[in-house]
Parts: sequence; structure tokens; C-alpha cells
Amino acid sequence: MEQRVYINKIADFVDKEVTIQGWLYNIRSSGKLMFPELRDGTGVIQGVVVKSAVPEKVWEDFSKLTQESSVCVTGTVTKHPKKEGVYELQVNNIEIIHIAEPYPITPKEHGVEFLMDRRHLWMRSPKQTAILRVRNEIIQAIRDFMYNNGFILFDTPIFTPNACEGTTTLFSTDYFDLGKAYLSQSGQLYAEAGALALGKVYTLGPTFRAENSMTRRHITEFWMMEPEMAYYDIDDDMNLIEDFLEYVVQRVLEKSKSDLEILGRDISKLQNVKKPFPRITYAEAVDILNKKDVPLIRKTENGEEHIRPFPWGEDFGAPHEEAIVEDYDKPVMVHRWPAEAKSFYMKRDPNDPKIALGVDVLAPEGFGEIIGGSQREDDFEELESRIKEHNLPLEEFQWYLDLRRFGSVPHSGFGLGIERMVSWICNLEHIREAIPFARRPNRIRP
RNA sequence: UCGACAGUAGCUCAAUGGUGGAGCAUUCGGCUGUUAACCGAAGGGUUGUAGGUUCAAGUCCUACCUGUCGAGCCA
Repeated sequence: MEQRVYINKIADFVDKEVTIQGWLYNIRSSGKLMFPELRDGTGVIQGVVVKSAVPEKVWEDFSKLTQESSVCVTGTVTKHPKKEGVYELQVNNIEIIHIAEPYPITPKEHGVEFLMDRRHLWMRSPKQTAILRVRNEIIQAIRDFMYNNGFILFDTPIFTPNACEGTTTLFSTDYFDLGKAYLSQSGQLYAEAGALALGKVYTLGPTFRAENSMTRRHITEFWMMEPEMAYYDIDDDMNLIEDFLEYVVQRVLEKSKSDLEILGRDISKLQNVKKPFPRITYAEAVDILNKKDVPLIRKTENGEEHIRPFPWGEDFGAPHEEAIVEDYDKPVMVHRWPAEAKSFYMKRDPNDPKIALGVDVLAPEGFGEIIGGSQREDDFEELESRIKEHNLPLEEFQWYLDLRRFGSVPHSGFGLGIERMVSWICNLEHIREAIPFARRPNRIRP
């Protein structure tokens, strides 16, 4: 009796007759033999159609198929005659559901623009489905880690009346009689309210940045996971980051092995991601830059100016991050930053008011910043003057200041960019492949 | 936003300033173990747009459009 099964479970059905409900990915023929490759979303399996062994109609039906035609194929599962651990389907019947029109995406090479214009079809290909399954596993691992460590899921609003951080540009929209609303660039300020209510919370959802950044690491709509913890200082924060990253990476290694294989990922690099991670201060990072003679490059009217030694107080660019990370095979935590380079809500170091208690986590292999976190300013006066210094509208922050009026406590948190995490774990060339439909400054379709 | 590079068949790419080609895809034919299968044949073009230089422009010049990569900013 035939049974419906999915391709990723096919090994359990050797010598049994099964029906695969899927699509034709590719087909090769050799006279009286055909080798259709079937995909069903969980994997790909090669069918074998022998002309002398199937009814004439089955042979004719297979001859008619175009790439991405949808079919239900029945056959007996066998081991591949040459390849260990690979299975085939000895076909004996087919039901055609739909003959596809000529499919634009062939198993050959295509350009980026062509593929992104057809993202809704491109995502059917083996590499893209593998990435999307790994993304699923990463998010599931994050949720499990948070749940098992006592964090409460705390959903923050996407419509907001003001900037969480005054620095970056926001998308705006009309909001009835209340004027402008802005799409959230971070759920952090709301998560802080949640932490003072529930102890440990996290948000996981889309965030928006109207930055005209055309790099392989930026999209305008990205997903962020932001935990926020009451009674955590910056060192507690870094301890959590270590536990968290180790868990997620090792969990994905365990559960998504076959997908990482499809992606050609060097697994040994990810196996290294075990705590402790290197922790270096910003000042130590600057020392590294100067030892390696990496200058700050500033653009001027007549070209570029190379400044040596790297001046204290400047933020790092891509070449600096690379130079800092290249000696390590684990994520690197850079902490205690110049306050001026960082956001208004970060707490100052009690030992040095020029230092903010922030931490950036740089992924290995040049994938750049994946996490940014900090201990938050919990003193009312300090925070209020910081808001004023940054020219932020004080009225809009009164509710936020309330958190320092009513039972203020030391608290910390961080934000993880989901797509950057996916890019790193899957070793992607570009972040646009880390999310089903990437939004960039020059693309909103499909 | 700035910088570099690119735009030729459905796709990926060739073409010294001098007759625009190939592979894949499509259609047809062949092949009993193929792996981006292979072999044979056919159809497929206003060379991104607008100007200019030249006897002659896909090729050189100018502007614009679109894209890619990099920088800044950030997760």
C-alpha cells in the first residue's frame, strides 16, 4: 500500500512503496530511461523511470513535464547503486497536478538582479530552501533558549511616536489625527518597561531603518531579538551573550547538519563557538589596531587622510573590525566604549565618565557586528540630561523616565540581528538571502 | 550620499573602431545509469536611453537611467 512521505524521511521507507507530492526540479533522460529530480520542500530525490517497466501513459506523462511542474510520484524507495546514504525512487506511477510554463530560473547561473526580481521563485532552489530552514532553526533555538532560561516573550509596538535612538533615520507614516507615526527601529525602550515588570523579557520582531546603506550587511527591514534583564550589569549581560550564542550555534549544528552541508559550510569554524569568548575593551582594541598599524581613514576634499595612531574616541569601521577579529576563531566581545560614540541610554562607567558600559559582539570570519548591547542608565538625573544633550523631545520620553522614577534598578540588554546571524551561520555572501523577501533602499518588490 | 565597475538573444557571457557569436533555456530528433548528463538540428537581436565624434560605433566622448561592488552608518 502506498504511503505519503516527505523526502527528508525517505530513509525509513527503503523497499516500500511511497508517494512524493512535490515538484520537478530537473530531469535527465537517456533513451529508455529518465531521471527526474523531485523536490518537496524538505529535500530532493532522484527518480528512476524505466520505459519497459511502466505503463506507456506514465512514460508519456514524464516526457511532457517541464521544470517546476507539480506532480505526485509513486514508486519504491531504493538505495542508490553507487552513492552511500543516497536514496532513489523507482517510479511506477505519476499524477500530474499542473504543467508549469517555461520556468525562468534554470539550474544554471543567473545574475543577482534577475534572481531578486524572481525571489518568489528563486526561493525554491536547494540553497535558498536550506537557508530558510536554517533561519527557522536559529529562531526556534533562540525561543527555546529564552523560554528555558525564564525569559518572558514581550511583544513591543511597531508604530511608535518617536525615535528610540535619535541617531538613525526612521520611516514615517500618517497616524489618523495624531500626526506622524514612525516604524520602530528597536523595541528596547519598551522592553525596559517589560523588564521592570517581569524581570527578564525578550522581544523578537521586525525593525526598520531608513538608512540608505547599500552593503552586504544591511537591509531596511530586519528582524531583531532583544532581551532585557532587571538587576543585570554589563558583565552579567556579557555572560548571557556567551551562553546564548553558544547554545544557538551548537543547536543549529546539531539540528541543521544536512542543510549546512548543502550550503557548503565549514562546520569546524562553528564548532569552535564555545565559551568563554574573548572580551576586550575598546581601549585594548585600539591598541590592537595600532600594533597592526590600521589607520583611521577620513575623507577630505582632496581624497583621503590616513590618521595614525588610531585616535581614541572614534568608532570602528569595517577594516578595523576585521583587524580586531582576525586573530580569533570565536565571536569577540568589545566592551566599554567611548560614551560619545554611543547611544544616550547607555550607563556611564562609574570609574570613568567618558566610558559607556556598552558591548558589541563581532562575529568571526569577517561577518561583523551581530550584537550590540549595554547596561542602561538607571539614574533619573543622568538620563534626563542625556536626553537633553541629544536634543531629543523630553515630553516623549516621560514614560521612559518613569522607569527611573518608580523603582529604578540596574538593568541591561542587547539586540541581535537575526539576518546577520543567519548570514554568519550559513556563510552567505550577502544578507539579502537571509530573509524570504529582503527590503533594501532600491528594492521593495516582490 | 560618495567612489569604482558594468548594461549585447529568455539566462550567463564573447566580439582589434570594419559582416553581432557561443553555451544553457525553448521546439524537434537520438541515446538503458544520468548527476548543471551528452550528441544532432531549428527558431531567437532597435547592443539600457538620448545626443555627439567618425567614411564606419556594441566598441570612443558627454549626460541620464538601472544594477553590482566598496565606503560611511548600523544589527
